[in-house]
Amino acid sequence: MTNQELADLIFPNITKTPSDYEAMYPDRNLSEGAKVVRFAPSPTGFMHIGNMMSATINYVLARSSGGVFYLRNEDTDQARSVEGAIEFIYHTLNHYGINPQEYEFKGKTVGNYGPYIQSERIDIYHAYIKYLISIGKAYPCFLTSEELTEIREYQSKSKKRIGIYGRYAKFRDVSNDEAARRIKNGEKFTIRFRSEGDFNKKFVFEDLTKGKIEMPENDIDVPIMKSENLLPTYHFAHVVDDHLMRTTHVVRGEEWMSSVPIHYELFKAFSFKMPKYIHTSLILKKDGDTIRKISKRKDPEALMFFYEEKGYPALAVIDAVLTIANSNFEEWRTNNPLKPFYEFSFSPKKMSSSGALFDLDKLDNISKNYISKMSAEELFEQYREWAKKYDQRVYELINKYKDDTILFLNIEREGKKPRKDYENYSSIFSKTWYLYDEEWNRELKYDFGKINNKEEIVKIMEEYLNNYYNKDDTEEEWFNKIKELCEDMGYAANMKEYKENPEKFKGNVADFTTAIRVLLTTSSMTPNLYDIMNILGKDRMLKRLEIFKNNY
RNA sequence: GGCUCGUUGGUGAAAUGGUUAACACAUUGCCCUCUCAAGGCAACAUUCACGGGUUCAAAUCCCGUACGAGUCACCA
Repeated sequence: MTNQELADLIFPNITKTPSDYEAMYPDRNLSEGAKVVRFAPSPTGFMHIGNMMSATINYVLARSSGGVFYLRNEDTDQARSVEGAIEFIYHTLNHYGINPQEYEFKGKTVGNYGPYIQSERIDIYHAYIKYLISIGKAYPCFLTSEELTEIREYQSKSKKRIGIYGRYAKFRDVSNDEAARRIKNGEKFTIRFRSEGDFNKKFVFEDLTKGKIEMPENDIDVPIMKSENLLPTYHFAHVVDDHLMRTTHVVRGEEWMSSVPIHYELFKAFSFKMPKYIHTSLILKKDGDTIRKISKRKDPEALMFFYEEKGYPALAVIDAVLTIANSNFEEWRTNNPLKPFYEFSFSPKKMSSSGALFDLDKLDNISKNYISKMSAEELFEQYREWAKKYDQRVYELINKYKDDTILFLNIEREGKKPRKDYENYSSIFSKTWYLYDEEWNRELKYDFGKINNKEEIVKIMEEYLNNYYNKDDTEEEWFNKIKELCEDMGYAANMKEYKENPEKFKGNVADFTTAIRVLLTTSSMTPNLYDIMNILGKDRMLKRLEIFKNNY
C-alpha cells in the first residue's frame, strides 16, 4: 500500500489540498513593516494578567505598524473547556478597548482568513495532515496511553530523554499495510510527525527579545492529531494557522520557548516561512520570602475580574501592564501624557527578559494620576457605572445626591496640581461617605483632636453659624472670618505666633478648624473645609450640630 | 536528570568597557499648610548573585559556580 493510499484511507472525505488553501488565503496586502499578530487564548480558564499583557502587546504592535490584530479561539482541548471563558475574553478586550479587527464570536465572523475558531478548521488541518502522510512525513501511531506511560517511566528511571523518538517510536516504521489493517480493525490512533531531526545537532533561531538562541534539533515524533476528537495538537495548529492567517509576529509566553524546535521542524517540513517570535517573560508574584509565578488560584489580582471589581480605570491598567512589558514605556508616557497608548512603538528589545512582579502600588499611582485628570462629571459617570454593577447602595446614594457628589469630587480637582486621593472607584465611597445624611447618621464616631470638650465645640459652631457664616463668601473671606472668631475665643490665628508662645493660647486655628471639621464630618481628615461647608449648606450644618448635641 | 532562559536597591528598571550606578513607584524625614491629599526638597545599592580571568579601565567581555524560572502530555 502506498502512502497516498494510506492517506486516503484515513481521510477519505478530504478532497482539498494544501495548495487549494494556499490560494484561498493569499498574502495580506499590507504596507511594508505592517505586523500581523494575534491573540490566541484557549478557553480553558478565565482571562488573567498574563493574557492581558500578551493581548496588549499584540494590539500595540498591530496599531503602531498599521497591521492587523486578530483573535483566534484555540479550543482544541474540549475536555478542559470552561463555560463562559470565551465570553469573558471578549468582554475584557472590549472593556479595555483592545478589540480585534478579525474574529469570530456568537456566529458572526469578521475577516477573510477564518474560520477563527480552531474546532471549525478541522478540514483544513486534515488536508495538511493528509498531505504529510502522503509524502511519508507523518504516520498513524497505535500506542495506548498505558504503553506511553510505561515508556515514560522506563525512560525516567534509566535517565534517558523522555519522549517518543528513535526506537521508542514503535509505529514509525510499521508497514502501511499493517497500519491499514489496524485502522480497518477499528483501533484508535494518533497521527505523529515523522521527525528527521538530530538531537546532537543544533540550530539557531532569533527571538526578538532574547536574541539568538541555540537549541538542539527536535527528534521527537510529536502527535499532530489527537485520537479522540481528531483535532490537531497546539503545535500543528500553530504552524498551519499562523501560516494561513499570514501571521508575521507571534507573541506568546516564555513557556513556549522549549517547543520552538518542534515548530521549527514543522514549518520546515511544509517549507513555510517561520513567523518572528516574541517570548514574553512570566509575571511573578512575591509570596512572603519566595517569588513564584503568579497563580490564578492563590492571587486574586491574577484574574482580570479583580481590576474591574476594584474599579481601576481601564487605561490605567493598560499603562501599568505596558510599564511592566516595556522599559521604555514609562518615559514615553511622561513625555506624551495625553497620547493613546497604542501610539507607543513597542520594541521587543526593550522587553524585560526576566520575570517581573506586578506591582499593585505602581498601579495605584498610575490610576490616581488618571483619575485626578478626569473632570468631576466624567469621574462621576465612571463611578456611577461601576457602582451600578458592583455596589447597589452606593449607586442609589450617588444618584440621589448627584449634584453634591459632583461638587465634592470636584474639590481641588481643576488646576495644575489636582488632589490625587482616589486610586479606583471602589475606594471613593470610603472617602466621601459623610456627605450622605443617611450614611452619616448610621454610626457617629467622632475623631476629635485637641479640642474635644462638648461645650466648647458647640459654642464654636453656634457662634460661627449664627454670626459669621455666609454662603456667598469667597474662600479668603471665609478664612478671615474663621481667624477672627478663633482669636475672639482665645485661639491663635497665626501659626507662627502660636509656635512662639503656645502657652498664651487655648490652641490654634488648626485645632479650631479641626473641631468644626470633625463635628460636620466625624473625620479629622477631609478635603478643604470651605468646600465641604458650601456643599452641606447652613441647614444641614445646623442639623448636624443638633445631632452632635444629642450624641456626643 | 536533559534542554533553555534568567540573576542591578523593597518593586519596575537605565546604564551595553570609562570613571559620583539614571528615572519611576514604595518607604522615611523636612518644608508648605485649616486637617488630609497634592506639591517642593532631601535620604535610601561604597555596589551590580558569587569566584576567577582579559584590560590602563568591567555592572558591562570570557570561563566556572550557586541560586531562581520554564519545559520535557493525544494541555494549551
